[in-house]
Amino acid sequence: MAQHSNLPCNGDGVCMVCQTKPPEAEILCCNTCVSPWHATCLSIPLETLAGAVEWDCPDCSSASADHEIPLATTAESSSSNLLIASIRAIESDQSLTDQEKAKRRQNFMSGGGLGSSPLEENVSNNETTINGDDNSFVNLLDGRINCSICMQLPERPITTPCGHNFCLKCFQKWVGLGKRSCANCRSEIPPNMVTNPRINSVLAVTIRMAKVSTKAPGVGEKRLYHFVHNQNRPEKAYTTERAKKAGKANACSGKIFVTVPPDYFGPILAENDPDRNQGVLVGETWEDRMECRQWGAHLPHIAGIAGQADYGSQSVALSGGYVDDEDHGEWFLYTGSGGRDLSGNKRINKTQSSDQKFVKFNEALRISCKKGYPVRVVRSHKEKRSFYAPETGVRYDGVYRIEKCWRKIGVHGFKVCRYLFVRCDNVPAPWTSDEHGDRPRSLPAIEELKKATDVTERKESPSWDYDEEKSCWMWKKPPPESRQRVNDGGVYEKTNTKRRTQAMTVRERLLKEFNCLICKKVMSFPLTTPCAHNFCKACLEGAFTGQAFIKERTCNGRRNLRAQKTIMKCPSCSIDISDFLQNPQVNRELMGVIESLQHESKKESENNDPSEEETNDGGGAEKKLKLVSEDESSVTILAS
DNA sequence: ATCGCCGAGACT
DNA sequence: AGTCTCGGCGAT
Repeated sequence: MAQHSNLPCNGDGVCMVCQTKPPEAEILCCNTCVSPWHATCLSIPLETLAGAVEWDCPDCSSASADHEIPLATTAESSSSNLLIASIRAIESDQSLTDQEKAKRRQNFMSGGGLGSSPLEENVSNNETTINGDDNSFVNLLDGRINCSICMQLPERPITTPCGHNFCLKCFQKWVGLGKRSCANCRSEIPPNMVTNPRINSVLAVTIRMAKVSTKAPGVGEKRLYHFVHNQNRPEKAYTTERAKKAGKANACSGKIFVTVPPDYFGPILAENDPDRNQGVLVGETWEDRMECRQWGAHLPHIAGIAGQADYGSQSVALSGGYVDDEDHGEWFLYTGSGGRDLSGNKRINKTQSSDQKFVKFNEALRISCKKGYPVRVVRSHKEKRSFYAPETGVRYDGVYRIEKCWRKIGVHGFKVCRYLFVRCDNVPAPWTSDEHGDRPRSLPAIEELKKATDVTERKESPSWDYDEEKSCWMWKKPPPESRQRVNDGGVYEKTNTKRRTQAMTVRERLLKEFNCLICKKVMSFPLTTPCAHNFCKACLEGAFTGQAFIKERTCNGRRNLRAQKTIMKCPSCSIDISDFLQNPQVNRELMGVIESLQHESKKESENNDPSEEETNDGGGAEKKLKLVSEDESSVTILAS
């Protein structure tokens, strides 16, 4: 921990430790990230550096497997070298436990091929080989929204109440030095932000989108990122005013953090986890089904099966709802859905009252069985009869394959659909001490199969299977293509949205991300709260007009009680932001970007054919519509 | 432990 | 638009 007092020189060449501009002779240049360091301020004895031809800075040498640090990696490093290097780095990292090493290795082994290594991803993110017109977006962001410490586009951006942006890593290093003032303007950093900085996800998604749009199309495989357009949703699930008061009853789902479409099969990889860049790890536990949903492991918040009858099932939950279930960890017997009387206001019912059939979700599971798709499995603490269920919450246990399905008479006397799930994940199960993931195993003897009817077994070779050569589970056939509609920039729009947006330009999409959570329009004078929610200055202040920061209290109109601070809850997450509201500072960098985007949009719409229609309700598009109608009216005038 | 609200979300 | 769903809460 003490080693974290190491900081490089900033963009102006000023050492961030001693705050002076060191002479040439005292500057060390990192071999890996080529960032300059002030040698005399390093906590490493200078003698050990003397004569060193190749020197790696503390960031690159001690944390070479740590993908969080934005490194300006040298362009000549080939991806395969990086891959080997990163695997070696994981293996040799003394600070990691075996379990952590396994988790890191998951990124290389999760069947998506080796190209999805986060390290490689990071490199490509930092490539600035920009050509073509579209790259002006990244340039636009690049020039403006930079981390005030490393002067790069922030990785995992956070925004201080004084309106300055940082990489999470840089910020943590900064406060780790005991600094309690903004590295940019010296304003005080609130204590809760020091201990618990929140990612400004609007910035994160925006930067990501800009980067994705920059990637040259047609070169190699086009990688699609599915951004669910849900930035207006809360970090934490809730819905109605009542739900906020009474707890999470009827909670709506909160924001979806991962970039996989709802019909995505298999493990959720680091590349689909823009906030953390680690993917959904085996053993990851969430508080409840709502939170589990937010990480994409299992989307339905009540139903146990996710899937489509004509397509397949992506995930199941073991929650103890069916007494017929039988859990043996690496394999289990699952019961289909339906056949229970859900009349009245019950959503679930313990006892069967009719036969189950292979329709709907049950059919979806049968398709996954026939095709040999990997099915994600989550276990809930509500499954009391299972030895393998977590103590609390909902846990992701990896992918399983459905080897067989059939029908039998359930314990309540009605027919139920049954499925044999067998684990086939490259990462060991949370309950094992195995170092390696699953190996193909012979099927268990199932007593009830003797009396089973409608038995279905897989005829074709499975889509997800074990590769002896690579010794890992992987897609042997291409995974089923997502049927979700994705527009040209990879933004996944919900299929049931009433109005489908026309092809939006990247600029317009970016503008839409900058919507105020109150007025839903593009922010003017944007503020970022310490809880990382973004509003127009006027909107946020307007929400608390007439409220004094200090409440005078009286008792029965006679005796004065001690004055009390007014609680002012963030309109998005209900955290008290009264301190922030005393002196909220506009995020000037963000405002600059928004204004430039709006300016560009305006220019573009003036140049474009006005007959093109837009249905987007962002501020930029609004202006455009206005311009369009003006043009049309002028045309009418000319015609008449 | 059980029961009754609440009115989400996806499939059909 | 109707139907179905291995939730979550507070009250009992």
